[in-house]
Amino acid sequence: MARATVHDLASAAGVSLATIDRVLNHRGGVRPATIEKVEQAMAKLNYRRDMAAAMLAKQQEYRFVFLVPVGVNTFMRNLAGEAIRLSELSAAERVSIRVIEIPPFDDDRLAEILNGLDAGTTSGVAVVATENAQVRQAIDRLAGRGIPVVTLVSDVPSSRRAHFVGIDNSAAGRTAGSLMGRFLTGRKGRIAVLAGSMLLRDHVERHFGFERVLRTEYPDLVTLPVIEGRDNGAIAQDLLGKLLDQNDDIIGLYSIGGGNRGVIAALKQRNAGTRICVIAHELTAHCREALVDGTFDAILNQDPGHEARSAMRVLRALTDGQPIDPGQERIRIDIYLRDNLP
Amino acid sequence: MARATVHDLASAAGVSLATIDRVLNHRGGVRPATIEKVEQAMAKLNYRRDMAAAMLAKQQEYRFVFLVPVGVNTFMRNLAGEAIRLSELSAAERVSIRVIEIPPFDDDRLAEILNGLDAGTTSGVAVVATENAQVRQAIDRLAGRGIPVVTLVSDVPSSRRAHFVGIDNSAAGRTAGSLMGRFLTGRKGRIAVLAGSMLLRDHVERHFGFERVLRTEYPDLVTLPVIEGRDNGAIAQDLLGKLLDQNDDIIGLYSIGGGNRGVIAALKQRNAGTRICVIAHELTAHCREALVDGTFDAILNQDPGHEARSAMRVLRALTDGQPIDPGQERIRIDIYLRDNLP
DNA sequence: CTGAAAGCGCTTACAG
DNA sequence: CTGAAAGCGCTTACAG
Repeated sequence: MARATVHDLASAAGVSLATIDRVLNHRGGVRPATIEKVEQAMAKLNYRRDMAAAMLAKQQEYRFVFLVPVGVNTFMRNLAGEAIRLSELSAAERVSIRVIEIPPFDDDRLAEILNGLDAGTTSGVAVVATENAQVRQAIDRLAGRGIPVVTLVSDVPSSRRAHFVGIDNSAAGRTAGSLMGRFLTGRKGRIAVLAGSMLLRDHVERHFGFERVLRTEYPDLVTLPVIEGRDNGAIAQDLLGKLLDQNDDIIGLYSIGGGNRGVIAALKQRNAGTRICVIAHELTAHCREALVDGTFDAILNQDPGHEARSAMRVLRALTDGQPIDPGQERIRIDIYLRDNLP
Repeated sequence: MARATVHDLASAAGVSLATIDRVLNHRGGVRPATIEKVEQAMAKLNYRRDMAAAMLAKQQEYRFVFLVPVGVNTFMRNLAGEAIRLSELSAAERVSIRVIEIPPFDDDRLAEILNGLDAGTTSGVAVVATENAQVRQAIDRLAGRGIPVVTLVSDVPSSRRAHFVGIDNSAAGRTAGSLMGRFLTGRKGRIAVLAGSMLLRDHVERHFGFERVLRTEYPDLVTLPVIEGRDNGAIAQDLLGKLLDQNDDIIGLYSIGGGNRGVIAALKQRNAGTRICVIAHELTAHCREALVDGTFDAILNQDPGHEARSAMRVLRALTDGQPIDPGQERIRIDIYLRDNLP
């Protein structure tokens, strides 16, 4: 027996297709008694709606916008690239993704772009957001107009965003702390910490998790005050270089954000790559190379391809009022050693 | 301008819908000149086929079979569970998944079931296979009948399976070796290795990778001969217990396969959980608990949910002759410490 | 509050 | 080798 269709429902309930559709989609304007009849027919025939047919009939189109701060940051570049690739792949499923590159560290511009989005042609927004009053307000305004917003990579929990697509950043920091502690078993010394900016929630959370583990579990490892390289290789190289020159007891480095090309250069200049235990984030091409040649000891990663796909699936579910599969949408903290590189 | 449809193509090329469909689906029986015209129209109008509409018209149904050896092995249970869950979720997309539980370590029965599959109602098969002549032959026979087969968790590379859904097991073994080596920095001693069976390719590969790293990079750590617990808690507990009692210089354990409830019991009985560095596979409920309480030091995991979904996507792509996205289908070797548990 | 009819973008016998 | 027409399972004006 083939699966039941709306026609089967209609004849079983003794009503027309239009009425079936009304109760299926909760459009209202149907007598309770009629609703009852239809629901009984649904249960009896074990009716399950064919989504593809519904999409086709509705001429449904998803128009999503992805906002990514693409400067010199390779990870963000990769993320934008994955979103563009996804947009091509999912054209056959009637979803279009417009990727807008925004200047990094420019809250005003970000808020402006969010506010300028056309509600008529935008069915959902994914944004690598910053924690800023105007940005939050812009997110809330979109949500108010019924446009679902998901935050990507860095969350804005106080906003009305519907979902966060990214890793648990304090867990990532704790993981970095544990690896550092275990890799430096039996040694005593100071640990340098380089972030992009302590105004970015994801960086702050990673730092918090890292500190917490080191202080409570590895008291022989003492962290230095965070230096901020603005996710920029040149600045990072300069700041880290000075720090290394001033402190000869540094045995570990946690690189929280971007600018790792500068980190690698600073370490190599001083032949410090193997002496110092380095844990960094994001498996970009240069980080990968540093892991292979022994300059880096571990890399924590979030998969930009998975994040782009997850953001799309979540936005689609949100627009359709469908449920989200938490297991599928959880973004893992990938740990890479030299041995499990993809 | 809305996207082009088959109607637009037909009028642009001056042919009928049927002809458009013939060239779109390479059905043959069309004059080269006509094909040419249609292809030009496709290029000019930037035509992209609407998959949902095609599915609907074709009344396409995917009927997949998943074969999973479910005995006492929790990971396999979880995998079967994920496949069942997936089957419910994807009913709306017209894919049905029949999960067949097979007795573990029974090659004859597995081959028999594979051979008994009805080619008429089976559009694809995912199987946790063993490396056995009859099993391989059964896989090859299915492939010969045009039914795509993917291997799950453990590969049979010499067969005609179309794809392998699982982790790189030698890389997993190397990862275990590196973690063990680094966690035991500065210490000397023997390392126990417990597998399920050295007749299982995935276990052999993990062992190989592990040995390789230890011998070449950590010569102070010497592995003992592998003991085989048949993925069974009781047997594992017994064998490992004896080994621990006979060797008081064991400082590490690599648990390659299942039966970790027995491993945990053997360690706890001897108060050896914290003294011995333990690395195990698969984040099942009891392994998770052992990680949290410090009995285990790291867990390598493959995500059964991801594997089930990946197998389904790959089988679907294979049936449709669509391309596979390697980035999306690569199964990661997840490393879990206490800190990045989901 | 309810229904008849047309249409979404494809595919599929069937006829020529 | 090619085409006209019907149909897949839904939704949507429109009419009543």
